[in-house]
Amino acid sequence: MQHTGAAPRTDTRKRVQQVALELFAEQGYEKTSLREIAERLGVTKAALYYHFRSKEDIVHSFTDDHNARLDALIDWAKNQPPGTGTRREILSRYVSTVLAGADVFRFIEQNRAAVQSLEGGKERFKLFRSRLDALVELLTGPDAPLRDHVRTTAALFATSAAIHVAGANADQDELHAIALEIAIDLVG
Amino acid sequence: MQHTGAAPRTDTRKRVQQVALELFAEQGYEKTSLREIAERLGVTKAALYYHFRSKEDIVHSFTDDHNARLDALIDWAKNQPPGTGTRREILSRYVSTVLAGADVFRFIEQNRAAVQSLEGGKERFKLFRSRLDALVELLTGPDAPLRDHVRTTAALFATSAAIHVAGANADQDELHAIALEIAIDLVG
DNA sequence: GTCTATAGACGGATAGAC
DNA sequence: GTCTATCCGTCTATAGAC
Repeated sequence: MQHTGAAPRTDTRKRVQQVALELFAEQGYEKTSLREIAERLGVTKAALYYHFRSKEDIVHSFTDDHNARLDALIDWAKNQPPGTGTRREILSRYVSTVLAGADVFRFIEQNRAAVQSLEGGKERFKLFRSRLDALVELLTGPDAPLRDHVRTTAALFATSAAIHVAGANADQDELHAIALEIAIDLVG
Repeated sequence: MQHTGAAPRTDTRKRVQQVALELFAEQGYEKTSLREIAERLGVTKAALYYHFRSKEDIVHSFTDDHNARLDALIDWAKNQPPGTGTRREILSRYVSTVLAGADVFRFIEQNRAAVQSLEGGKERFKLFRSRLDALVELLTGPDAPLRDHVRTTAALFATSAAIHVAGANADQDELHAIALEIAIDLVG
């Protein structure tokens, strides 16, 4: 019941995303050409253009989700009553969100300038920096002193540290616990 | 006693470095062309090639110092007796070193993938990541548990947070105090 | 859905005059 | 020390056959 010839390869789109994410994080977005991605997949550049309209479009295909989750978290946080409990819940959700998209997050951190140029040019999204600053603002309240801003930013950076240290194999729950503990240590 | 005509412009090399550092950090290394740098300075591309052998050479002209300082810190740290006092001294020197080269540091963070490609290709330096990991190793000791690695990495990231939050105007001493306080909170 | 072929633009780098 | 002019490579993206 099996036909001869090459398989239909209906999952090419996802394979492109996987390879692109890997190469972009490793070598950088600009330095990675579509030719290189195509070669690694055993297809041609033109094939990529069947699945994606442009190189930027590949990036958006895996950053859209991640950005939407962060925006949802920010919106949710805005409508919560201030207090220690809320603050810890925000931190916990932030850690979970970032860890869940660790691959995408790694890519963004390795290519901050490039990603900001993409998103900034089209005004399609708030910048990565704006999102982080928005969360810091919500966690500290307005007119907080410099020390609070830095400590809260460092609290969020703790998840970056966890991703930086962890290999692909690490236990998500353990990383969550470690990152959250640090964050709470810093924002009190 | 003043002559007519254009000034000799003997400081072009430094002006190139300033503009390049600014544009690289803002738009990204790859996206910034030599044409753009030259235009902003009111000279031509060819003029840049009198002062620098290549685009990469411009980068090295301001990362060499910064990397050398970090390597010196690592070497010094290797020869210190272990203990709380040494650990805090390492952290303090790290914060000072990074804050002193904040502009360069910002550039590196905005272009991690691009910078690693440059340095990795020539094996001229240890990678940025290697340097950070080396310091973490010295601060935690060998075979430390995951939690210690993450906390120590987060301690070093605190300086990144300080730079991220601070504008160009911020008080260096205040930032130093804040970043060091966080680092000590995390490594105990 | 994938291919070949190519357009069209732009980048880094060099040669040589002034 | 800066200029004009140009070479050559690579890249993104498209047209059109299969």
